[in-house]
Amino acid sequence: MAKIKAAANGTKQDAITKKAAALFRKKGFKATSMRELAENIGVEAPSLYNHIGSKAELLQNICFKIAADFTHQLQAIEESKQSTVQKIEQLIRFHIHMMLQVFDEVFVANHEWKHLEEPYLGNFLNQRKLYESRMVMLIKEGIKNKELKNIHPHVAVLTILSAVRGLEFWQRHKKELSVEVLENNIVNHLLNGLIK
Amino acid sequence: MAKIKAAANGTKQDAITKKAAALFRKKGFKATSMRELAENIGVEAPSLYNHIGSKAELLQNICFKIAADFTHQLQAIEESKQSTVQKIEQLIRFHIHMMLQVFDEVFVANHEWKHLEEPYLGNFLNQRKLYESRMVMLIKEGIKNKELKNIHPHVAVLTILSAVRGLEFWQRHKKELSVEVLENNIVNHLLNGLIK
DNA sequence: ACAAAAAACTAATATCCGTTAGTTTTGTAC
DNA sequence: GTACAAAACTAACGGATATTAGTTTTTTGT
Repeated sequence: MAKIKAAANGTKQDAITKKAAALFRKKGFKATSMRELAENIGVEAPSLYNHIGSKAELLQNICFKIAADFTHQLQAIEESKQSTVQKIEQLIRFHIHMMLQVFDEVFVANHEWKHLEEPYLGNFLNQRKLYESRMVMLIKEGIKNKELKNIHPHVAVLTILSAVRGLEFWQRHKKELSVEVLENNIVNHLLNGLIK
Repeated sequence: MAKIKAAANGTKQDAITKKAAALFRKKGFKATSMRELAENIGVEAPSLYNHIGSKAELLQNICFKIAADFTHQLQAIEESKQSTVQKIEQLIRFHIHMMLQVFDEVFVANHEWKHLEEPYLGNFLNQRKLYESRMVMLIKEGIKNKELKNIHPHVAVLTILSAVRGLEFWQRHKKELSVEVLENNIVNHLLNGLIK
């Protein structure tokens, strides 16, 4: 009866994936049923399969799209001509922007990846590991440059990556202060703990 | 056939809850079946119900036990005679210790609480909110004292709480460096971003 | 050794899950 | 307006889920 309405620019599959991300984020992948997703869109569950392959595929698309976005941005930053501190700052700001602009998708990639099936699970974890190690190299470069204190690079990376996730909790308090204040506070907090 | 063996000090319910925490952490609450939990213990699923009330109750016990531990420790720190910076440092170190010593339970309380049912869900979220606001007061106290920079207190709290969760990822690299180095790196990173 | 209590077992129930098959309705192009 | 394609629908399947009921085995206390 009710047709699935595709967003102005995007296929119907995109519209379903977007709604799936919102539900997977709020309730978790396993706790979200296809019937529930369908109801949220205004359609019966089997109708979804005219547009998508499977529930598992929805999760794959969400996770790998986000992983690609982060990887491409890291690539661009690595190749840019800036001081190491500036590179790290720019990367932190990118993480914050992603959290604010595609919150549901980033959240799902961060928390629901464990429900990916092989070979996607292994592939995803490899990408994560590679991303982390490229960040570690960035920190090491900063220490060598004497731009950064002699901290443990891997610990610093994990601290930064986790701290930025704090924005998950911030969704509740969004209206309390501007994005700029929020972003600058986090960047300063994390960078001041690193810089010499 | 196989009996559930209680740990040296603790009931059989405790043994089941401990194993449940490990599985809930690794696979998620919804993705962990009672049959799987039973198999892991070496017993048939219905036998579990001689010792526990329900699957939901297991999650409740895990979440509220951890919440109580954190609340009690915060209480003790608040009442102690120390500088504000020392209080914050001690609290960060407590979070790190909890992550290292009861990792499964803390992880579940952090990530699987959304599967609590009312009224437990509301109760749990209230406790979290209260905990956060008491940490905010601690930071405000430090700013008033001029021990801390004029940062945004709530942002600082969420940054700290999230950063400490970075230890979740650290479980994989545990043997690479000592707990002391790890702990001191994190504490310094977070405190140096705050202190004047 | 024997009675009582604890805790295991098997069998079964109702419910929910993702997905498929088959059919009907809706939208599109000439 | 009529044919074709897209996308909705209903009905249903096989399998997994938490949990209950009822029974048997094991442990405990004397």
